[in-house]
Amino acid sequence: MNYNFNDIEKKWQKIWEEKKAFEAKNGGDKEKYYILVEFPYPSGAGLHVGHVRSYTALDAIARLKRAQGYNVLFPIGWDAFGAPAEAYAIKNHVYPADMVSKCIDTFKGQIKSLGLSFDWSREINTTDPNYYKWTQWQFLQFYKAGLAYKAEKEINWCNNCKTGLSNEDAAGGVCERCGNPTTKKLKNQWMLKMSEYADSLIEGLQDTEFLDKIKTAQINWIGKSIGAEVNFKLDGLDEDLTVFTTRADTLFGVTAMVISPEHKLIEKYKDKIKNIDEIVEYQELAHKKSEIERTDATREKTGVKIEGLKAINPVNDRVIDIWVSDYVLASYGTGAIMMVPAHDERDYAFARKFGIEIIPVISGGNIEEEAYTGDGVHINSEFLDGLGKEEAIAKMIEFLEKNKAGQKKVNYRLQDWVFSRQRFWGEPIPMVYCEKCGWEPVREEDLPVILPDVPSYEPTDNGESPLSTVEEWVNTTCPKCGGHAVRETDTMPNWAGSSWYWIRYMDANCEESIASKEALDYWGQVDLYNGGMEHATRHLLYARFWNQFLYDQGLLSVREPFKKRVAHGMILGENNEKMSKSKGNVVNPDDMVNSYGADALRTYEMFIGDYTKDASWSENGLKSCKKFLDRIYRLGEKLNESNEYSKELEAEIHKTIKKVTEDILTMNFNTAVSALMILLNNYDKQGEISRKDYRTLIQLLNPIAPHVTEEINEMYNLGEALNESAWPNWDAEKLIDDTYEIGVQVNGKLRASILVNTEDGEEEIKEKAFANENIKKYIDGMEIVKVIAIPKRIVSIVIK
RNA sequence: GCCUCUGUGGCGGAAUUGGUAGACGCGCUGGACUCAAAAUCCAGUGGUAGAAAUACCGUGCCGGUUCGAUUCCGGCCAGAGGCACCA
Repeated sequence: MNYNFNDIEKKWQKIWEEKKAFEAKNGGDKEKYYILVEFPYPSGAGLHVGHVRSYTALDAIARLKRAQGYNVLFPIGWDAFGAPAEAYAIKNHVYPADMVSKCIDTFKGQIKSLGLSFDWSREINTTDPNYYKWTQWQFLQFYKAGLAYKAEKEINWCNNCKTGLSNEDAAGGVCERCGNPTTKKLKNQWMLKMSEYADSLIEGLQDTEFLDKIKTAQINWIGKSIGAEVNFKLDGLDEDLTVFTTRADTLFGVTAMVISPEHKLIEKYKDKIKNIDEIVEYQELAHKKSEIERTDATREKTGVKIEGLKAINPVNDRVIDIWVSDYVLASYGTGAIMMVPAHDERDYAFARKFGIEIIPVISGGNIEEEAYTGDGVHINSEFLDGLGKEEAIAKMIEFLEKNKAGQKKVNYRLQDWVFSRQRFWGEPIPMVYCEKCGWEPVREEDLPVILPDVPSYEPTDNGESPLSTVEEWVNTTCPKCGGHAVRETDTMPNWAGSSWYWIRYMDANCEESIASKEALDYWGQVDLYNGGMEHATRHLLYARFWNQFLYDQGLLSVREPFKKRVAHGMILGENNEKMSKSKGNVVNPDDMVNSYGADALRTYEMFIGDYTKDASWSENGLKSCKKFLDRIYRLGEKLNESNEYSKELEAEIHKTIKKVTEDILTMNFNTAVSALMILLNNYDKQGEISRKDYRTLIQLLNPIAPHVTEEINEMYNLGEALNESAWPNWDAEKLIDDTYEIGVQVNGKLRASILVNTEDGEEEIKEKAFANENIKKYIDGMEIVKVIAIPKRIVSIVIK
């Protein structure tokens, strides 16, 4: 018996589309459930089998939840600003939007061929002016709340992409777009005050069910550290040099100060610095280095002593030297440190190299050999002598605050979000500059600021956005005074559109606001959000920040956007390596759908292994899943007329309903498929099966293989369409078998397996165990020390 | 260096309030059907010994707790990911 799976799949996809079967309603009696997959970047490469894995997984949950009576929102859209479309435009001299729309068509066709139950009425596209109008509008809200500001700042710069980058986009000192090392560049940038939300972003994690590793990654990225700021007076000047330290207790061990090459003190007192030429030379050298070179901890320390400036230690009035070194980062703390070589490895290395005094203030270790960073009793520290680390820190901060020489201070690694990009393919930042009024926001009624076409999409060498060349677009009038003004020509980062897209899905076609209040209140929060681990400290942090801001503005009813975040593992090539064109191990989902069908592909990707772990592709594995579906299809030949469960199968069926339901909802898809295979094996052993046996099996399989199951259901007229039917229930009483096998151990080794009755107590089980021939052999003539019998688990006999 | 996590057959992987390790599938071997092949079906399949019953070994390594440890504890080793000259 053969069937044409391609025809069947197309048939059901058409039926679902015509019936608008998966469109969610904003409101109603049903409980809501919002399932989100990260919207894809519609690149020219087309859909990846990795997309199929996560989309199918969440689709299975969506279908099951609908059958359980939930109002499920499961939307999809396109994150289409950013590098790939722009790179294509530069190469081929075409407007990126044309390319994007072609790619979207391809993706859409591929996604539809998989039978995913997305609500297409809510499809969005970040490059659509109707969408980015609201991205721009939200930027204006940040601006009005004082959280968007323009500042001249040392930022990460990619020389290859010719654009500034946020810290998140330059993690590890490499450009996230092209992978080249980044350098620092002083630039006037729009910034979002994400640092103001540092604590809130840590605390908010408590209200989420993110994986621990995601929470940890975010907490590490935010990098909260509690310490103190200490003010060192500059000798003979009315000026403080302020440092941040987590070890205020070591202040008596300070033997020098170190400032970063970018520190503003250098410029301010350049006339007083006798060796200014040498310092400037060092600054220039540091500037040329890439971020990776500069932050390489194994590199030998370099630095220059500033001649002409000295600092005074507030605890003992000692006059000490000030050095410049690039091991001190401008971006962290105050860009300056107090040097305690006895108790800090980096300071120790620096002091050793330049012959700076080393004063131990904590006993322990051997300062002849290395800095002692451990805890111990304080020495050489006057009022701290005899105290341990924590007490000494508290006492020192008390002293500093009393003497106005410093205070307790919390510092974060998290910086404000650099929000300007000098690239063409992004949302224009809706700000204009007027000579008279300064920076003014575009009036909300004038949004969207449409991205114009440009003669050249290439980034420019002068660090300006390509938009700056479009004079008729750049020149405009000031919204405040009506005079001449110029538009901001930088664009937003490609994370902007994805920082609120789940909100837009709630009411995708709303024209009055980002989404109606009713829709926002109804859907509230995403219940389940799936995406890759690579977004743990970028998209996920930006999105949470953005949501918290909108909540604080009274626009949203929930502070945290995502209740639960899960991450899927990668699908590797058949050779166990990451799929890539150069390795020639890329599997095209279209080919798989054509050869084996969407249902087989979906089933295989659910069966391939632990959903959260990487798995290697195997076409044989896919074939076996096709075989599994064929066997399910052929079961129809065994159908009898009964509408009750077959007695021989009933217990097994109830067990399987329970297992499959729980496994899909807890994302153990591989064992759900396995349970269905076991059930099928049982069906196959029967001479005939009932209509109800069959119907339940295909219902359970339907979330994973929706087409063939609907087809079988219709062909044998087993009941109403599966996507409109209620999920089957299991009966807890039917789960219990009359008898079961239990293992018998003698001195911890398994010696037999015996059949006992379910209602047998300890005594009956023991009796049966002792009656077993093999057990008799072992215990014959031995002293029985102890017998443990636990029904449903084990019998354990200890002999001597 | 610090923080997370992982380690089970030839392969993907099951099984943890501690209770018969290897479910399910791939691959492989043998068989049935066929002129033959494909497809399908049946049987076997952790290692060693044995015709078999069965015995010994076996969940990265070394110890510990326990009647019993893949699971809990201590110490290693290997791999993956995150952070890292962050004061």
